[in-house]
Amino acid sequence: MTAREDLGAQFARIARRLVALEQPWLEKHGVTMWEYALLLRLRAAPAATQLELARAINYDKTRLIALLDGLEQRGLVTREPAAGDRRARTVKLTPAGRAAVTSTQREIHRMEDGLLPGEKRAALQRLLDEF
Amino acid sequence: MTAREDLGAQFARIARRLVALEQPWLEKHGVTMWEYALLLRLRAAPAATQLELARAINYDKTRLIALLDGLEQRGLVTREPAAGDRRARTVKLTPAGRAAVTSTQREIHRMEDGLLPGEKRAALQRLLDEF
DNA sequence: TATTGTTATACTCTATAACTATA
DNA sequence: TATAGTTATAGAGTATAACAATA
Repeated sequence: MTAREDLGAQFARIARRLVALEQPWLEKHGVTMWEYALLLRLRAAPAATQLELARAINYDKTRLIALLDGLEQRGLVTREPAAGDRRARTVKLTPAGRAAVTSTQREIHRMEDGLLPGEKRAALQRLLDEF
Repeated sequence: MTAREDLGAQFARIARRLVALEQPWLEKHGVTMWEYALLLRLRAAPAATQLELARAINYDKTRLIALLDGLEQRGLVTREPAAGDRRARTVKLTPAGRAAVTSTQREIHRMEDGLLPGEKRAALQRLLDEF
């Protein structure tokens, strides 16, 4: 019998490898992993508040400020005063932001398709959705 | 069609969750994740040099010192002058170290078995071994 | 009194450089 | 000249505390 590897270790090892493979594409498009995660989340839906956005991507609200500052300066997201609450600010993707995240993801998906056949990948992801 | 999640993000998310589930058991046994990874590696085989050990668990050689200091003080590992090279030191598990890693892993495996049936887990791990 | 966004601060983790003793 | 172990230092990443504006 071969030694049973811990699930956490196995998943972490594979995740590290996949993230490393994504890295060159993120760099090519000039975004960090956290920025990419944030843009992906905003593409799904605008964030009513920054706090909600921070929670959604599992990021610290105080670190989110600098992240948003950078993305806003580069014209990828906008911060607007929220409708009902003057303390809060809605965060939205700009057209440029939407284009950036979409083209980045397209290349990352292409990279993944080179790793394993599309059918196998889809089956694996369906299986992992149970978690 | 549902949005296709990036593989890296999916694996990282699951890995984070699994590591969080391991955490209470590691704390109960008084070891950090890195210490646990190191002990697991030593149980498989003693390390001829500290450098080899650092590389094996993907850890920085300069940080390894403090990790080994702690484990040695607690009597879980030993550092002995290497046979052929007076610069190097072999690192071995003590009986206490072996007992610690084994009992820790037993509980972690039990936790995993509560997550999903043994057969499914084994099948999943065989599938992931392709990576 | 609590919450949103923000800044400042402290802390942890990780990487780099340099030293010593050997080879 | 290069390598194993080590120490000190710097840097990135992360968490904590506190503040102003608003609820």
